[in-house]
Amino acid sequence: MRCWLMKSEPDVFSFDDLMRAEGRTTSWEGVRNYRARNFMKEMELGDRVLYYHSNADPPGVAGVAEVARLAYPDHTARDPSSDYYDPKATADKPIWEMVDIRAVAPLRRFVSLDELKADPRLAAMLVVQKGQRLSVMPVTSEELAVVIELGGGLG
DNA sequence: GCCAACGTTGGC
DNA sequence: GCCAACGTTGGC
Repeated sequence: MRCWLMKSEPDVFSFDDLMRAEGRTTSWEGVRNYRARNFMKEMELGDRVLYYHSNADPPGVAGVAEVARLAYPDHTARDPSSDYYDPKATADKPIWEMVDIRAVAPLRRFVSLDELKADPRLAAMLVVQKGQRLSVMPVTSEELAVVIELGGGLG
């Protein structure tokens, strides 16, 4: 069992949106970065995910989710009307994949990026490192536990 | 296979 | 809206 951090712009799809979604579940379409895709392909059912709000004020972790479906082709890559359309994707070679994630619970308190940066136990976390723009990245189980602790536990 | 130009991400 | 840090693209 591994742990991950996944970024979403709350204006597009926030953790609250995930909590309100049918089955508290959504497909994570639109990843168009090979490293991020490869991380999704490594995910296993039940892996814990820190749900991070990017391009937000402030940015930070809003809640915890879990992997609810293993990686499968991202159909939006083959939809010309989609923002995520990629003409190189074909039925044989979909190129891009996605997982489904399901909300577990919100943090009692939102944990801002500033708080993540301030905790020495999280110094190695990729998300606090400058210039790290991956939308899907691994975290250790220890880091996940620290973030939950900073958030006052799960709500 | 190099690398300059360009596009995107995402904090500020 | 700015811009640094990357990733991708495409000419050569």
